[in-house]
Amino acid sequence: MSKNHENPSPRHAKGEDTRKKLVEAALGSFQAQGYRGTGLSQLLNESGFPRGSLYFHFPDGKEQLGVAAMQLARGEIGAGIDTAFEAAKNPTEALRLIADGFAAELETSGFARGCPVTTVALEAGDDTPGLRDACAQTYDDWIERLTAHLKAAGMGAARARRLATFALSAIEGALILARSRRSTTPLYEAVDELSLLLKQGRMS
Amino acid sequence: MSKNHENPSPRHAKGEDTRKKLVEAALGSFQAQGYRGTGLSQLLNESGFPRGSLYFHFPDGKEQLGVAAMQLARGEIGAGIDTAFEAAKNPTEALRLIADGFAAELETSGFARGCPVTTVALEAGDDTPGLRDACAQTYDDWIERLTAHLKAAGMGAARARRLATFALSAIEGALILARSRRSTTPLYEAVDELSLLLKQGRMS
DNA sequence: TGAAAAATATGATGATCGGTCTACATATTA
DNA sequence: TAATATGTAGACCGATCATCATATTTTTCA
Repeated sequence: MSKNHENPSPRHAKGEDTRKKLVEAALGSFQAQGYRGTGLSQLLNESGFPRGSLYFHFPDGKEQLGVAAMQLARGEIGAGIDTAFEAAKNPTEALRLIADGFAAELETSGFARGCPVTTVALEAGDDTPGLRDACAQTYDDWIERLTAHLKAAGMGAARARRLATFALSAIEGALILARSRRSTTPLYEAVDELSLLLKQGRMS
Repeated sequence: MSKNHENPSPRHAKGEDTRKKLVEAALGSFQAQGYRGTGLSQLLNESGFPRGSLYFHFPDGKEQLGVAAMQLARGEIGAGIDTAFEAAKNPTEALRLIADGFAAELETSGFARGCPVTTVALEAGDDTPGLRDACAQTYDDWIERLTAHLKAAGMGAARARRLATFALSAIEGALILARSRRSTTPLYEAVDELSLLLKQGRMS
């Protein structure tokens, strides 16, 4: 429980900075090696911070760090979704832009980094309820954004939500196959199939 | 170099039996808690075998056990796919039967057990290459079976393979969302959307 | 049958690494 | 200066996977 510095001014200097770097390092490692596959020691070695700093910023330990990492991913990829839909002429093109982002991540990492949330979500069980919830909220947020964009493109509310959920399913699944097979093909094929569904609703 | 035990002659009663129980216990725990989330001690407690027995049957340790578990999953779910397509009148119905199987698994486990392979696949990196390969082969096997069934239903070869890959992507992704959200809805919605795609190819 | 050989079972042991915690040092700010 | 925020270092205990020497069972075949 940190004090309420009444002024959330752009100050927030040193402390927030190391916290941020810690979370970024955590997200990167979790994405590539999973939550349990990433040791705190490794994280601290990579980021150069001492052990105690972590427990100052995250008194509840690893799980709290994991939650923060998921929230970071939620914001980053959420922003990516918004950007894609703003830059694209239609939903199909937006999905392709989103796939481009994931494909780049896969390729530059030798197919080690897929969706940062999925990797963690499947490891989060009853022993880490906070982490599990953070992952669920992240998925919900992304679906929400996708739904909003599809509605903005003229799709009915119910259909938009359904397709948004399905699109996320398909892309998440394709990311897994792509990683496993070391090829971005499943990802782009998934987008192609999704675009057929969009066309079917007269909304290429 | 260990002896070549490759030959599963129908005799080998005792030995093969404990080996089998070990693999089954492993698959169950990996499915619910992941590969790294499952300790060997826990596995041995549950199955009642002593530590040494494990290392007799799996001299290469945990990873070898993981590979065997993935092969078991490949066979079990692969058979489920075949059974579904044999029992169903058309591919759409077959997909629904497959979804029923996963849904039952999810619900009876309190949404702890999704796809046993995906959970492990995302944890398998360069440090466990054998495990990673076993997962990849499993996905390939399932896609192969799906492709064969779609072709048998009259679909062109290229389209069949594409749709098979996409169907697996969508279902795997939906399983993740279903688990995260503690609802089988995403799974059945995914099947519905897939059936639209099948219809589009005049092949409900 | 019976004894040698192979297969299998057993649990104590060790080296390593995991996350957590505590005590102290320094920096920042009031 | 005093008080708080942050950085630093390392000890702790438990859990992890792997190894080994030794029992026990099963198979082989003279």
